[in-house]
Amino acid sequence: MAQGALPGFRDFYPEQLAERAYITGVWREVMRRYAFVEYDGPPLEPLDLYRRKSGDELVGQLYSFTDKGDREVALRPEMTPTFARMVAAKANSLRKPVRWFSVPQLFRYERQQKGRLREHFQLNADIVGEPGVTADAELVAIALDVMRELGLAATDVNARVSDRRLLEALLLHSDVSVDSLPAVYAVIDKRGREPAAISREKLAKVVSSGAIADRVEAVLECADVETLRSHYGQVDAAVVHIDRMSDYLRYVDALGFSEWVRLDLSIVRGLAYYTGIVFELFDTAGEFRAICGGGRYDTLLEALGGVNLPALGFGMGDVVLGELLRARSLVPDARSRTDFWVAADDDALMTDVMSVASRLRRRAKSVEYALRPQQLGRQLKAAGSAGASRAVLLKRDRYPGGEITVKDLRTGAEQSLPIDEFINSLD
RNA sequence: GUGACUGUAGCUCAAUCGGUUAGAGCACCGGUCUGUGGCACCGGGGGUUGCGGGUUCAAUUCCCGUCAGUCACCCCA
Repeated sequence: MAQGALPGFRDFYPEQLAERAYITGVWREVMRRYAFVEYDGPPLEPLDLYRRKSGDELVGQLYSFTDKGDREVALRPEMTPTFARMVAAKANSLRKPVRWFSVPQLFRYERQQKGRLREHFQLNADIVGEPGVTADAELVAIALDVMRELGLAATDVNARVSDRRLLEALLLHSDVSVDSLPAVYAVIDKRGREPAAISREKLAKVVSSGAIADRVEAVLECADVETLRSHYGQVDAAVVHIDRMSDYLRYVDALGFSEWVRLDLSIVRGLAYYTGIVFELFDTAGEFRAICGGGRYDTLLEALGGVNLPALGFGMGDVVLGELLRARSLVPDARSRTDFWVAADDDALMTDVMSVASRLRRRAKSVEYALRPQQLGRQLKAAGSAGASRAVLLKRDRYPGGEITVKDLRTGAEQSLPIDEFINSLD
């Protein structure tokens, strides 16, 4: 067997590329509706760009190597550091808020599994310069609008939203110690991916008290703002965060996505740079990995680029999304859109076939014809399997008089008319 | 990086207990068809059974290694 693509990398045959182009096309269309502009950066970056943000622990998962100039480099694993650098470099001259998006191909070095390869395409959308929660609502609306545009409904996909600050306030109110917070987050993050009893056990161990674990479970079970208010409305440290969540959900409602959004305080995004409202998109059947994740990272631009600007964004990959769309039969048929197949019933008409094809192409039509002389029957067969919608037939006893026959390959209907009239009838 | 399972034609699969020249459908190409496609019939190309080694008179079949795929763990940008 011939050498295939490297492990975790994909060959995109026309059928697969059509699916990818469909998804990225929807991404770009939705971003246009939200008045975002597209940017891009280098696929290869200095390794240090990622070391600074995440420390050495993540370096093991980077697709990194030493180049011929002895530079330590990495294929970009995410877009945010590049984005932060680009924004920081021109921060003063950019109109705020910055609304930019990108569709980079990203890389990681680890063993592939379902929904995770070594390479994928990801929609990145970021807003910079707006601290208000309206921006958070705008951001999640974008992600959900992509879902809707792809043919998915609120019954297929949900956004689960949380706020680290709110969760922290409620955990501290539940007598979780500050020191144990990171461990508690780790257990919470795992919840749902393992049996409830095991999570409960781990939780009790981490907070070193069954009573506290019960209180933490109670916090996590709050699924709407009303419940939060009735249970924790008197907690001073939490009120401001509950109010903010309440505003956020009102704005999401105004943007038309309230039924897609669920409050879920157990959403703890992996990397620690999120500072505010965070969200993840999941299929409601729980069949796939997270489709999309994002949130507010107000301090990251300062850490990476040295400018103090609030920011938020999300990433949405093509791999899980493609799996979901295929499972729901929502990938449009990728048949070629050949408009015309030109055929003749005489080999001597070869140059006439070519010149008719040329005239059609000048009218912006997609045109194919048999590159070698063939029987008319075979030409029509080829036209059918190419997916052409119509055939233009040149007949040896009619074409010299300027007449052609247009055949609809779906209905079989034919119409004969002068070639010039036909060409002029096209847009 | 760790573990489990799986590798036969482009795809989906078959091949008795280890036994002759590894088969079929689909797809592709051609013929019937000096002239209007999809149908039908006939034919053709295509295989180092992932790769390497071992056991055996004999390996697609049994054993070991390796590579790849799938799934899970780790981790999640």
